[in-house]
Amino acid sequence: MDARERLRLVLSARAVDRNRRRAARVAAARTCERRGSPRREHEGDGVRSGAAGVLRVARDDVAAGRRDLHGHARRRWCRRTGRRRRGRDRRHRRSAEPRPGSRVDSAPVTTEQPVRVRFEPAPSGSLHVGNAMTATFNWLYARKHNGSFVLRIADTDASRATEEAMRSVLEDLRWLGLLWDEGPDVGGPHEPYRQSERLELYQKAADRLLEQGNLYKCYCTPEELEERRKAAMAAGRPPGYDGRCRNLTDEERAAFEAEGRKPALRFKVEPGETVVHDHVHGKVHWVHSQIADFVVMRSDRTPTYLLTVTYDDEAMGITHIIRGEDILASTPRQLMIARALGSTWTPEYAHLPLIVGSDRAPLSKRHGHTSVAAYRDEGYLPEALVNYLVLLNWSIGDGLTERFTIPELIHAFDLKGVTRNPSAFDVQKLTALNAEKIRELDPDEFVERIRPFMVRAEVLHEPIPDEEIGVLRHMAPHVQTRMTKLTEAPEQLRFLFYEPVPDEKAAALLTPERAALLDEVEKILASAEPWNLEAIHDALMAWADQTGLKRKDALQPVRAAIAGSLISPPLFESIEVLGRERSVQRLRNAAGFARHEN
RNA sequence: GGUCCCAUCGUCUAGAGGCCAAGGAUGCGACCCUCUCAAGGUCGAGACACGGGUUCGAAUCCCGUUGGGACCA
Repeated sequence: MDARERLRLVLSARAVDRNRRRAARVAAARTCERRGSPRREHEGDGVRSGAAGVLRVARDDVAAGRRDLHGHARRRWCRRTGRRRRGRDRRHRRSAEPRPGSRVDSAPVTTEQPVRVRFEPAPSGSLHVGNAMTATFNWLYARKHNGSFVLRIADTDASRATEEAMRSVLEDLRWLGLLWDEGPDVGGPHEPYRQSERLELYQKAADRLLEQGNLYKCYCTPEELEERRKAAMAAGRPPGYDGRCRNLTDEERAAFEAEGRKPALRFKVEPGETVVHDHVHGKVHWVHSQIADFVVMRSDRTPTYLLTVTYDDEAMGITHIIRGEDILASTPRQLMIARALGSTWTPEYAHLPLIVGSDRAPLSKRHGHTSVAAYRDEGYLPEALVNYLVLLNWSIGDGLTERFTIPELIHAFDLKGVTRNPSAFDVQKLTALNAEKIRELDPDEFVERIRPFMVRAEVLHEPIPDEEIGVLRHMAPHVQTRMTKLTEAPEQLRFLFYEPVPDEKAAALLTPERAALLDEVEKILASAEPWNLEAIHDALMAWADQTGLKRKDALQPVRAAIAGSLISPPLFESIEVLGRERSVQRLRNAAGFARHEN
């Protein structure tokens, strides 16, 4: 009953979506039409009637019932399952009976259990933007469904995992605003959340699997494996483990032990097949004969990623595994481990496309910054980074909307909108988005955001006096439209706090013959009453007009005098904020400078 | 090498067999506005990887090729 209801809701939501899309298309068509006709008026009236037209078309289309909702729903499903398997999928869709034999199927049982997602960073320095994207998707999914976002630290590789590195990862996540419900610092019902503190659990699990016969001791050394792998490839055979130690006799084992060899524990892959239902890729299918036996415990008794991640995801009751596509291929092995552990746990999967560089190679240092911290230091807003990272691998589906606030993202986010192709990280687009977000900040917020950058550039010093905050606040709207990154704030605002030294272009304009102009402006400002924007504006505009010069030509030397540069925030506002005394002083100094040039 | 994933403007995407001579964003170019620079507005150039099929009709479905990527490592 309520399943049907839900279906109806979903279908109607899709209809709305589709209408919006169609409306956009119609609107676009009208634009083309307008383009075609030579000149048409674009004022309000036309736009409004255009909108009405859009509505009419969309509604008519629905009324005419040209769309078969159920047909669409089915096709959508197929599309998401990926092209190649389409034929097979139809047959096995959803209610398909599990095939006889050992078939592992990740198909989730529909339950009402609360959503639990996790993010598992390795604490190796600052968070990578790719990982940040994964974390963001998990976080959004948890927030959207009122679920829990679990943070688990993959620090079993002790060589790289320092306390310091872990702290900086946590700091990056916090900066992004991706706060977790359970994790190493906040605790939770499944402690501990650092895998280095769970080693015993993994070892026990491995021992159990060994007892059950799911694992066997493998005495091959890395060197031997490497050699045989090369040989196999040279001979055109698959390079996976050849199963040499799978059926050792007790004597052989004893012999290896006598040699002093320590065994790794390898998983015995049984024949069968695994189907993973992925929200992004649809059904992905593996035949076990293609999967080689894999190591679960190294010879030094440390667990491999395959074991730790599976054990913990199961133990922590993770319901949705949202992670990078690089691990898609290891999913069947994880499912095998889980089943061997006796679990019927069936999480849902979503494997996100990887972020690549401009040349489609994996994102690396040579493509520019790859760490979240670097973008923070460069003056990017966390909400811009989050918005951009989400955009990289997800779209709302209308083909139009790209800018979202965080609450909007939470509301709109949906695994269905995740895209499938690896996306190239484009700093230019991030920067554009950042600029838009900066413009949207209200002035007080803007001042708070630039504050550390002003201090770091030594333009201002903490504690910043209220008066200086006031100056920033006043100029905020004028510099916000002129900035793409917060790091640009100090250079744009410095002249309000320090007497500028004219840069090359400004100095070039401060010539002896222009000194008189500056004298005139100095007098005007000295007597401007009252001292407000309107009076300054009117007085200087009137003056500029009567100089006989173009306004621009008259005012640029003034700008050079006031700001020390030919590029600055609006001149009149700057003068107003600077105050009469300092403005007059600067004009006088500039005039002096001009007379002594040449 | 095997398995798996992916393929629409430079980049991110919309696209559910006919509303597509493919839409939006970003970047690029031009113009307008203008006290500079921005912002804003208008316009422009710019893509269905290739080859077969299926169909009255394919960016869309099927097969193959090519290219990129992941895992095995």
